[in-house]
Amino acid sequence: MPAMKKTAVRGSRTGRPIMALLDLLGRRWTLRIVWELREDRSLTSRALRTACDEASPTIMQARLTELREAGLVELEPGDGYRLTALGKELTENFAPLNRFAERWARHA
Amino acid sequence: MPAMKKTAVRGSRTGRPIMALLDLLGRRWTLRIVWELREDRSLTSRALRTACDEASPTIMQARLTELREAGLVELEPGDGYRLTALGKELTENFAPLNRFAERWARHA
DNA sequence: TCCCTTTGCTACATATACTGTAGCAGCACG
DNA sequence: CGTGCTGCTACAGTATATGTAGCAAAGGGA
Repeated sequence: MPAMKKTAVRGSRTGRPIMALLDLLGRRWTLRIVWELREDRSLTSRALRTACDEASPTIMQARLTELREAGLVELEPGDGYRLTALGKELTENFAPLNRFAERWARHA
Repeated sequence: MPAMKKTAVRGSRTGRPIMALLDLLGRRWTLRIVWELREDRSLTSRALRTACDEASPTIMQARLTELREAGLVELEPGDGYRLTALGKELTENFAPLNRFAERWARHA
């Protein structure tokens, strides 16, 4: 039996939901994408790439697929990507995070 | 003038504080480390590695250094790593996130 | 003293994730 | 037809993470 790769372990860290969520959000651009779609914004894949400092389409599509499978983001044809109800719930947790960021910027 | 590398851009995304924070937290293991140190836990570097699925020491040290420079984590010699007051403030934003994770696990 | 253990931390080769550029098919507008 | 969008993909190159090993320093016996 071949040893399971670490990457697989990373994906199967589904024990505690918070771990799976942290795992998902702790990937490059994921938090940023969710942030850019806050407040009912809907952006096309290209507009989203532009908003995210011209991130490469490869990883952008990968993240969008992950977020869609996670039920946080959906694609409305002819409109663009936007948050699902569940995704909006997530961004509600970001409001305090934003306020914290302001305080954090004034260092410590 | 040589084109500035993307990595440099990523690091200099300091315009809006939330972007810098999202950039910091959106790196592998960063969210996880902060999570493991919640509720006044203090863990040695090795205990922290164990808690984080035996993450490699290389990246663990890199993340801990970043978090220390960000003023979110500190090292108490003879005790281990722990959150600063600012870091604890951050985890307060995680409590609702944890509750959200539970709902999210029951899918959508 | 010497040995053993643990601390934070580092080297380095390998594996994986991401970037940057190019380009695809599908659809709408004219 | 052509032009310009859309979502999405290929692929070579580069940045980043992994896994194993090991360092010096500090502490605790014996």
